[in-house]
Amino acid sequence: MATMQDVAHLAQVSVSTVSYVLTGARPISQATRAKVLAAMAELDYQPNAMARGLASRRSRILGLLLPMDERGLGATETAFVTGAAAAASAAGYHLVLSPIGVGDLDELRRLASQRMLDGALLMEVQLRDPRVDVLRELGVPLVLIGRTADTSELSYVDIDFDRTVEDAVGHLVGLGHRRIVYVNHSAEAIADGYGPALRTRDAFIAAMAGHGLEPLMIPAEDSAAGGRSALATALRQAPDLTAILAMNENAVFGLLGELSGRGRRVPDDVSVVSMVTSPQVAELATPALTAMNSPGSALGRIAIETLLRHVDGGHREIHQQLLPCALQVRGSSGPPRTGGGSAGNPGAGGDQRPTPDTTAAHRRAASRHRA
Amino acid sequence: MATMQDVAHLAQVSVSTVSYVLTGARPISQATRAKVLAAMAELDYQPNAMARGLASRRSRILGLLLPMDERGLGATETAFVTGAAAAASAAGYHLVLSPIGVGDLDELRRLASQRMLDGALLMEVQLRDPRVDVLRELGVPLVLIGRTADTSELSYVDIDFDRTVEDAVGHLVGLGHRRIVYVNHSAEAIADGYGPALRTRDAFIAAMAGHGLEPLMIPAEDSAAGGRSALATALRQAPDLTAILAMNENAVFGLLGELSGRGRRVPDDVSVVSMVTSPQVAELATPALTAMNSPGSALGRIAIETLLRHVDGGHREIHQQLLPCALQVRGSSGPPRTGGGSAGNPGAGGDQRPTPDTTAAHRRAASRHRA
DNA sequence: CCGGTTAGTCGAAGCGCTTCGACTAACCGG
DNA sequence: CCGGTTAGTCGAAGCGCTTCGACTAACCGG
Repeated sequence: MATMQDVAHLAQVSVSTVSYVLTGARPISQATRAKVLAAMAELDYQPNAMARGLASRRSRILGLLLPMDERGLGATETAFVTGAAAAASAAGYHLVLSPIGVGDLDELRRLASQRMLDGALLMEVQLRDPRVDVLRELGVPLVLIGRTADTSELSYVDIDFDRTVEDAVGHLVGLGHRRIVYVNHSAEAIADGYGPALRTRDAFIAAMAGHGLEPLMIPAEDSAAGGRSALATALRQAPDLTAILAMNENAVFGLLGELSGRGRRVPDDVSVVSMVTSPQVAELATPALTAMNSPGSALGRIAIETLLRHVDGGHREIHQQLLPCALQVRGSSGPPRTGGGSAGNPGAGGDQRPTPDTTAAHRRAASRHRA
Repeated sequence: MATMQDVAHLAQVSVSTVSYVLTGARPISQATRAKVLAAMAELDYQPNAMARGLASRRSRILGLLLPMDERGLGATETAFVTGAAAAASAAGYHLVLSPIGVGDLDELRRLASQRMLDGALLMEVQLRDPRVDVLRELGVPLVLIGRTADTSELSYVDIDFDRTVEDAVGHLVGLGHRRIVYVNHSAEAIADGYGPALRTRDAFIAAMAGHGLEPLMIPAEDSAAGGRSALATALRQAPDLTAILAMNENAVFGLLGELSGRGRRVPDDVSVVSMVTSPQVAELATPALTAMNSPGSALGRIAIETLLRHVDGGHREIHQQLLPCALQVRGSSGPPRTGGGSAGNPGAGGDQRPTPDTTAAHRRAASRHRA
């Protein structure tokens, strides 16, 4: 492995000159630069990251703190990550993903105080996120993807939940729906102060009020089972519902299955709109989900660019930006059957009907018959 | 930020003694060790990762090369990742994920020749994977999660596809199925030499032959739409099919939707078994999928332990291991309605059948009682 | 024509560790 | 009792870069 020494010898210049060619810290003549670059190419030289890091006190590594639970990464998060990685790479930085959540503070403290990170991007931010305190205390620049409760002095990029919910509700109201239920994240997430859950809750209440409608929100566990029981609750509390707005990518599948199981067709009996959803996931469902498209890679890119401004430039020039999700209408939303009235009684003519539009319809066929 | 100098002063020993306490490279007396540790604690000392890396020519960073396409990371891959991260952290290493696929060779070359990686784990391995060549050339130890075609001199941990397919087919044959279709990854993946696609294809052919049955394989795009059209193809080529074995986590959802759309019930008319699937995903479907459980975090942990043996110890002691996926029966598989015959007309009396032997049984309690 | 900038280059110091050789004191077998 | 190990510690060199101060030569305005 060639060192900068070797390059300097071959190019017949000093080591510092080679360094200046690389960093641009001082001007170098065209002729010298050419000699040095030729030598580098000939030796297939690559600077040693550790030596550079030690001397410059910059690792050129950015951390993406990405809690991973057993559910995996959705297409939405993945798009953030790839957008961020591409932007970092383009700027000559390495982006490393660390599966560090609010529970792994020690690992974070290690990473940061070992000076391994020039900056960090935080995902899955809580309203009170201790990772922020750790990083600040250790002087590591950071940018949130999401928002804490107190965002003063913090840069963030987040989804514009207010507008996204407003647009989603607007879509449904425009179709003629009046009785709309919002299936949010879990009660636990709400209690824990998970931002998206709280912000969408408030936005939903506001949006419904704006249309003179009464809001009903049901929390749901982030699983198919959670979606099923949320639907049961929803139908109990609002038997006349004609539309559901759902936050939770996993729950929405259970929700669709349960709707089908109860003989409610989508979108004929009940319209379903999914929030912050990637096209790939929306297409998984049958029928494909009308959804609020997540901003995807742009969010990651903007976050990295903001972070690099903090790392390179002076600190204080905070950047706070919200990106909306665009409505994409697919098969799961349509006008209510009766003008805002109740859904047809379940069980009537369940199996003569044309194919149900859900994967799960067959399961409950029996119960339906006898109901 | 305290340095090793500061610790040495405070403990009244030399810098090298502090270093030996940390690395264990030479014996240190109990008394001295205690003094040093106390000084470290008092100063909240953390070794500088860059300095340590430069001096020891070891970054203590392991790379997990994890191509990310727009589909995101499934629960299965996520379990690998978290298993690997935990094992690395326990050994005092940092695991960094880099979204580097076979197309990002330049980024990989940069990372490796900058001496940033002590070793690498490769995911989504192709039969001919150029990342292997790059890493070998640069002398970076590596372990595959998956397998290339030529595995001589290579350590790997992979799923035992032969046995997994054999068990899955065995389950279906045991239930009485004779006409079983295998829905594989896409034709493109097969043409590209994607290992899991080829190995399961061959294993399926062998397993069916072992039962004296004729194998039929249909490739499917990795999407709901791909699953739908695969089902159409399957029914055209084998109208009498009673069971489907599916490789592709996304396609399986489209497949279920299309089955339902065509009035075929699962599992009454058609049994569905999903390969290499996490419980979380299996539960998303309605009915929950009988699946071959992916080995999850164990695979990641074993891979890291193997890699660390290469990094720490001498090179040559290759480790090759296959882990099977255990069958987990849920609601999507059951005996064929008529003994291996054609699927009955959809819609007829699905509720008299006995309960399938599955974890999801309770969900059908209602039907059972009335049977 | 001359003093003050500026462009361009060099050498040395230093980033914060690890590791090597050397030294001392204690220990131990014959 | 004595030469050879071993445990324990130190100081210095060195890992491969960046950065600072210094120097030279070219340039430039009055």
